[in-house]
Amino acid sequence: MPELPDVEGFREVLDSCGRGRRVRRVEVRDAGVLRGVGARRLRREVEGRRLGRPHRHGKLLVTPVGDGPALVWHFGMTGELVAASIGDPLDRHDRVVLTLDGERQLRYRDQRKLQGVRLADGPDAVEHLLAGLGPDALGIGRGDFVALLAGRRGAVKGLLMDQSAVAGLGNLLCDEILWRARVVPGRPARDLDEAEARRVFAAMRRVLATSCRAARVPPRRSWLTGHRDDSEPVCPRCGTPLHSCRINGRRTVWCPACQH
DNA sequence: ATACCTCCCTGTGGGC
DNA sequence: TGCCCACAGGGAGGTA
Repeated sequence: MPELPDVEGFREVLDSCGRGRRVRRVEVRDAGVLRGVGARRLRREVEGRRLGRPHRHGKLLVTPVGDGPALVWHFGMTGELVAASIGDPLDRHDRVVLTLDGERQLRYRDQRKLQGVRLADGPDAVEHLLAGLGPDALGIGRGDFVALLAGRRGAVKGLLMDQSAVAGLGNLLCDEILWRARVVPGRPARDLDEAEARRVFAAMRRVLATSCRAARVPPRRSWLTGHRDDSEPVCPRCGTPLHSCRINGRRTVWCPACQH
């Protein structure tokens, strides 16, 4: 599920439900989602402290805890952050539950446990975790973006998916962006001319803006991604049967008629 | 630099 | 019905 827009939604959940509140209790229901920290240390470092203002970079979400450490959340393919009340029934995939002041809970829910929750000791450790990521997809400027494309030989979709190049775009967003920009996902990035590169950038901005409003890539029938699970998918723009292939191991869908 | 493979997990849907 | 496999909106690590 989670790409940048979903994580932005989780950031808002943390901001509205958690910020400024004290963590009364940390319940680790499945330690399999903890990365580089054990349940005991997590409880010791987090319980009794207040949650700070959450910050998102790409698909990573960082929550300062008190004046020292920070919780760093990554949601993999199936993770989410859910606001709940203390009496709400638990979901079987609720892996970590923070109980806050006022009977509120924040629940890290994740079926597949492909990623997880980290505890950074302080700002330097947060920086270290973010160091491998490129600029956030919502923050990068057009000039930098066009230059990024010009420097890469590989498929343009592969570049967009590469979190160390630009952070936050996932498989669905990339297909949607390239369809809007009318660019074939397998084109070498550096083969795009200036106008095409600018179209990709503009499409990225628009797709992200709309998706962030919905806190997800919306399943609209007017979007390419609203059709990818159809048994015989056709382009919502021109009706041509869609093609699909694999790029960097990910299923890739595009329209052979309106993307070039 | 880049592409491909495997692995990490769980669940679902299709084919037999 | 059960079994087996492929596949999935994530990423890391190793290899050629």
